[in-house]
Amino acid sequence: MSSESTGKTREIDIKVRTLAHPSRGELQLDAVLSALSDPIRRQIVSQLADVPGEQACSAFQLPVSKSTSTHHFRVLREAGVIEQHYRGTAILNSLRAADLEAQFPGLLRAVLQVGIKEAPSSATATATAGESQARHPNAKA
Amino acid sequence: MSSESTGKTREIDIKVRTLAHPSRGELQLDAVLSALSDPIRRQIVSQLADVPGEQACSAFQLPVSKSTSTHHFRVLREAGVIEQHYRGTAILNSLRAADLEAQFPGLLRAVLQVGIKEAPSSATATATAGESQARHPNAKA
DNA sequence: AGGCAAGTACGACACCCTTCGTAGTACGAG
DNA sequence: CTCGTACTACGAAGGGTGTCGTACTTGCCT
Repeated sequence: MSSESTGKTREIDIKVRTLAHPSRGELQLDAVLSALSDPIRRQIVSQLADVPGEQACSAFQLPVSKSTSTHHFRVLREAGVIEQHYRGTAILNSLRAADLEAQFPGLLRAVLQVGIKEAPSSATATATAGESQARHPNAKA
Repeated sequence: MSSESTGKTREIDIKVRTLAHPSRGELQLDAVLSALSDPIRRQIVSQLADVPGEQACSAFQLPVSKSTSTHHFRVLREAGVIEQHYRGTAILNSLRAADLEAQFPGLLRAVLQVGIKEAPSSATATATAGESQARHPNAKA
């Protein structure tokens, strides 16, 4: 539909590039627990919880390739743990803390509280020392 | 070894049939969350939390085969969520609630609290009505 | 217009997980 | 001693997951 109607640049249907999210009531404990089972995804969630405001995917120093990053962000979004929306070419992420608290009270806090001792180097300690956080070999800088 | 040494009942090496458990300090959030991601395993944990005292594996009406049951119990034990020990041919199970609370405070409560509305028919409501709990086709009675 | 940066889509691979059935072991009861 | 009960062990099938590389789309900037 609306492909090349007259040969001019007349694309009427605006492709907004929306991302699908489950509503608050659709959150499934299965999906949320599975999503939080992965250490990399917990790292993402932890950073989102520590740093206020929205953050682009590129703001995360994950020890995996870009493709794999995309995968993890999608799992978190489809589980309803994070919210994602486009801003230019970037995607801004934020934690759905309120929705999670409404459906599974105490869960997020319980999981994040552990991360403090088990997996340090959350964004709060970014400038602490010699960068113990592993980056992916294919990382640019 | 020690099969029929003299033909009498002289088995010296006592096979206690012990089950391996992680110690409290060895509990891994990864393993615990993965273990709790499965609905069947949450059903087991939920029943253990509701009914006081130890319960044999056969006390659970799970919608899977016996082999699969064994598998799920083992996953829970190896993650450190439950404790198992032999009593005759049966295995008695109990929740390691204190250990879990020590390592991941609030986690167990958060997960179990959800089960109340998402998955009814916990042992507290056993005698409520017409047995909506699915049993496995291969079940005996 | 051209190039770059941020992500996505797709296909491939290896591994793990859930499930089952069948066979085996250990213990208690008749 | 023989049988039944309560599980485990093992192997197999089927689907899912984490990982990657390559190719593609989209939008911003010069």
